[in-house]
Amino acid sequence: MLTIGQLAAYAGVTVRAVRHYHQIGLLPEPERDTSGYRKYGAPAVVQLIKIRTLADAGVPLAQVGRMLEADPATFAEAVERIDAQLRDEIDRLAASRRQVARLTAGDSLVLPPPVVAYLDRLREIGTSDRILAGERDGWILIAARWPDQVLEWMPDKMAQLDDPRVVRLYQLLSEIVDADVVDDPRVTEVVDLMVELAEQAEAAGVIDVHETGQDDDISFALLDDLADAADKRAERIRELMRERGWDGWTRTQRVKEPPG
Amino acid sequence: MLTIGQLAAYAGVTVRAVRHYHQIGLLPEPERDTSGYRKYGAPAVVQLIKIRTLADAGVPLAQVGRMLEADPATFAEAVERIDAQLRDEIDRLAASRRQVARLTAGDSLVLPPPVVAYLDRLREIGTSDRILAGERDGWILIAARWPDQVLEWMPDKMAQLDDPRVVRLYQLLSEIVDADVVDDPRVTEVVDLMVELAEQAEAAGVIDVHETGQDDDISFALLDDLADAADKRAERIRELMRERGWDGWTRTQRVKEPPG
DNA sequence: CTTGACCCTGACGCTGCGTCAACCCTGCAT
DNA sequence: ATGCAGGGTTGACGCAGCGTCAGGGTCAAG
Repeated sequence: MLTIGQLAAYAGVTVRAVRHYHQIGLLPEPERDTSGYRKYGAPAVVQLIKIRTLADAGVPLAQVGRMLEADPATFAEAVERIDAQLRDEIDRLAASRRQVARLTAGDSLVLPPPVVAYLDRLREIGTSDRILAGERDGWILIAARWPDQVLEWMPDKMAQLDDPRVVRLYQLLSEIVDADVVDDPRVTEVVDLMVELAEQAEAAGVIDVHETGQDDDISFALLDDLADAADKRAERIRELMRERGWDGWTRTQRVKEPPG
Repeated sequence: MLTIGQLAAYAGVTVRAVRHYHQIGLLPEPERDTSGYRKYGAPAVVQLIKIRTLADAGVPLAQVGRMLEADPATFAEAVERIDAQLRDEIDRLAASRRQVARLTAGDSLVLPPPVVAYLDRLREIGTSDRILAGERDGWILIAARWPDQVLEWMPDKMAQLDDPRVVRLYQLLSEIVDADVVDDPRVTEVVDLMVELAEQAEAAGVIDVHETGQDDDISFALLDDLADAADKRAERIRELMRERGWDGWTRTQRVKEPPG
């Protein structure tokens, strides 16, 4: 006769596990000796080994009981099911690993490589870390909303950085946030530049709208909100822009006529 | 400003998940509107997307917070750890699958192929299902205790079945259990056979002990117990065997002189 | 007689939410 | 004004498979 500890040792499991199997009815409660100790016979050992064999094979305990009583056909069917579940789980984890492999650097965390390249380019032209962080967050939102289109947009965005005025714009913005003074005179220059660029884009018929519909208004609002939340000078610039007839950080467009 | 539902939809998660992230402090609780509704800005969306990206990559939520604040070196280190854990988990599951693949039939459940072959052989010579079930359980115990040695023992065991007396023994035992009468006269014949075989083995110097030590006494006791538990005629046979000077079902040996 | 190694039951903890329950708010159609 | 659908709020239990206390009692040996 075995105590619970001996039984567990024989089958290579913990005492707690054996008690757990009792609780869920997988292993019948054995007789007790005078002092209340459980005492097990050989059949319990066999049963426990069977249980562990199935459990080690990845069978959920809830199904182990049924499987041990099943006829060969039902058994085979259950094995099939379990195997399919294991396959799925392995696939899921493998996908996770591929994801993890892409997390080597901070930037590539949530962003596709072309966007990371764009951010790197921004850094090269002297953009400050705070502006970069803001840009990164913005692109995170964009990549979440238009995961496919964003890849098409990147060549255009990248090309814009070849325009010295755009470079100047980012440098000005960097200086402004880094200086951190209340009424920075360079704000005016920024607004001039932005208006100039917007007007040129309008003339060329490219309003940075690409293929987004009205469903996306909320997304653009979020992007603008993001900029405003990042730095209060952003709000000031938007105000000045509105006075000049333009609205929106991300999707700059003509201010709609106020109704009435 | 977004409600919790809009936020969740934007990031592709459930409302419940968002609230969970609040609870565990992964996502800061936002402002409330006059009626107590949470209202979120763009930064929350970004944060939520970052969280999901790491979580989807298999990072435990408990580590996500730290990782999002970590410097690149610490981050890379953490990524390494996560990847190792994922590898382990995948290996575990793959091993499970290999196990599951071996579970096609009931017999091979816990037993290595040579033992299954032996059981098949037993069935062929006309052994009854109940005896077979007992044998199977016995071999389960043996395979659990001596997983390596059992493979060495099988050729001998298999060869024993070429002896007509052994075949006769199993057939007699089968008839006895199937008949299920109290004082089956065939029991005598069984005992005669067993004694004959034991004496022959003794003469040949092979006492079926192989390389087991005294630590294994408990295992043999279990095996004998298993037989006794399976059928009460087993006990009767053991008694008769003891009268003839032999003890033990599995490791038959001379009865030790009673002390005193 | 003490000590250490077991045994007992009962209960909480872990992961990442799903799923009620019971109630309040909002916006639209009637 | 009313009703209703479809949001939102907190609180709490449930899941798998045990690990891990807590607070006892028991056994074998020195």
